[in-house]
Amino acid sequence: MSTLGTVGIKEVAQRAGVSPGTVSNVLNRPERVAVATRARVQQAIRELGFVRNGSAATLRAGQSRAIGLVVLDVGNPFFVEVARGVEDVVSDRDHAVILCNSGESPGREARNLRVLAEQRVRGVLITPADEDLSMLEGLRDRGVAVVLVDHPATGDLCSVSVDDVAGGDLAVTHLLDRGAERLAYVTGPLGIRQCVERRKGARRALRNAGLPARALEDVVVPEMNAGGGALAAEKLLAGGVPDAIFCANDLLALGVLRALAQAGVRVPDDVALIGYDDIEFSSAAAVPLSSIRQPTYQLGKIATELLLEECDDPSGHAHQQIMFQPELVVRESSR
Amino acid sequence: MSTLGTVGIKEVAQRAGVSPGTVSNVLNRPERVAVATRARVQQAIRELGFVRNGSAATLRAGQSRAIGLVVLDVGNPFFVEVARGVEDVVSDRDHAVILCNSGESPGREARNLRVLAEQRVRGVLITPADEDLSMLEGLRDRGVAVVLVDHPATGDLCSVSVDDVAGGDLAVTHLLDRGAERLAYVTGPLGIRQCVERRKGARRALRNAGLPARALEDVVVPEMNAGGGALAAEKLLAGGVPDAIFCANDLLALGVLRALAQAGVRVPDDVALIGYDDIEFSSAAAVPLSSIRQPTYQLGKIATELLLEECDDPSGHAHQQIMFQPELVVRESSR
DNA sequence: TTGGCCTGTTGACACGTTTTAATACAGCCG
DNA sequence: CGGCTGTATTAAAACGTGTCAACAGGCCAA
Repeated sequence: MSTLGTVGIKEVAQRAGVSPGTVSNVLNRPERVAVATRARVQQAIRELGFVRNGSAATLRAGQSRAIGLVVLDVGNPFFVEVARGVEDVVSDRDHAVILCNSGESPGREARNLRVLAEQRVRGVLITPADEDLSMLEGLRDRGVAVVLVDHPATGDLCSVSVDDVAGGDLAVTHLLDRGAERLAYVTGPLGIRQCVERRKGARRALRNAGLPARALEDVVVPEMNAGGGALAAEKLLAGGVPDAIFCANDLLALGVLRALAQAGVRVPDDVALIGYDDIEFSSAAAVPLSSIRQPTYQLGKIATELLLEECDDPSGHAHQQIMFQPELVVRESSR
Repeated sequence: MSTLGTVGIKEVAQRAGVSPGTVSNVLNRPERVAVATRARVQQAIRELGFVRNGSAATLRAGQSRAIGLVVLDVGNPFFVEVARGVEDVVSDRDHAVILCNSGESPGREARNLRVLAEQRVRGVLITPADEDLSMLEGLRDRGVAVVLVDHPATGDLCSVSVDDVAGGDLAVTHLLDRGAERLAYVTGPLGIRQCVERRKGARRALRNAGLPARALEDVVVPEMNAGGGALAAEKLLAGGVPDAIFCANDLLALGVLRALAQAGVRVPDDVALIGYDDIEFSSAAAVPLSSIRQPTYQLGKIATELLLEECDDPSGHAHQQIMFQPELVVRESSR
């Protein structure tokens, strides 16, 4: 039943009357061992409650059956959906996912990557916290496959992303169509690429409409969650509320929405509001939230397929940069 | 710079002019090695870009510096908040967390536990998917510390939980106070303990109010998310909408809320609604959601402290069962 | 000077598995 | 009967680190 200490491949071998090598074969290439022997070994495994020591296996094999996924914020449903796509692909190939949270901090990201490197993961899926990709290139040079998620690569890495400039354009063009003249852009730190790109798109929309760049005021907050949104709303209420607000993600928008409601500002009558990501909760918000939808699940799925492809054939692999187009979803908050 | 292949402790040792044992000491007990030597070794490590092979370290040490966290649903903000509590404690002690998702399925839970066992994690934090704890006791007998999260233990395991019976009572008592006479309980599979306990509390509240058990209709759906809530709402709309609805968690309640709104049923005028968990999105919902609040972050934090305590002193450790009390939060949906 | 102690360092082995080359054996054909 | 093929199994050599007993050398007290 439950032996204390450690029951290894040797004990199993002895019990089944075979050599350790055969037990290993049963575990890894069952087809190479005769049916009768195989059955005997499997029974011994069951009887002794043997579980293979993954560290030893990994050590010997030189690489593990795991991949790392480093996201900016596990609390953000966007990344949870990405993770779902990743896991669905990975578990089919019976690999494991080690999920890490960088919290948008390059320091924590670096720590996470070090752990993943120590674990000798086969590959890493990552949404980088800043533009410095040197550590990732270091990983790749060390033989760890890397795919950027929600971040376009420049050519020597694979990437799967969504056109954030187009998304920003889509959002602001919509707000302008609706008659807005004074706009605000609520965003996280401008070290985050998505924030910058979406702003770029927003400004492009402004230009196309013949409006000056100053028609769009930036409101930068340190964290891209509901708390950050509330903070941004405070700032806006203090400085005079604009016609329309574009938030760099839905969590910010939900925070803004709640804070505005508490202050008696009506959405969309007094101010139009649009978010980004189209997370599930947006449609159930106090005022259903307009948003920019991204193929989130697909992002995780495709990225993982690319990663595993690179793992399986590291030499004959051409890096690909895949970019999806986002989609405008109009709801009550900007009607 | 970036050597291909593998740079190990030996190369570092050679470069620094010391023995491999000394390098290992620098890594694990820096205080035992002279400052000058230590500096030389650390420089060699930097120059060669050495990263320690975690598998080898784990193999030799017999256990890793990681703990496993198995939750019912990573998509549920409740568990995300628990995970945050876990990670905050764990990263202070520079351990790592391996986050696994059972999706409420005992099968996936078993697979996850097997992977964790193979990885030789020091301990496991788990919200079990069913009442069969035999596999967990097996783990514990094998020397892996186990703490139950959001699930009370019977005595031979540690656990940190919240009084779900009290929570169910709180919710339904509130609905009854508000004048409800025909109630519905929207819940996930009754294999899940939380669902059963909360119903038990709900029925207790009914009894205390002198009402028959049939005043509370069970609506069971397969998944405890917004989709499940929508499904439940369909059933309710078909069978006649009650006065008040108690949902086993907030995701269900949000799903119910949205579906009712689409069908033209007003909350709280036509029907009162209350959820469970008090996730962040509940207060920002179309109709701000009443809910039962739990000390979610604390749950993760305390559970992890218990776990690490058990890891550090396995023999002189007395198992504890800690139970928190939940709290009623009244918002618009049941006013 | 000798003996003892403390601090730093070393060398060799062990951890549990995978893998490879070698071995045993049966069956088949010439 | 001998050589050959193919299958099933084995023995032994790694993989990269941690540990621990042993050892070197400097210092102080006797």
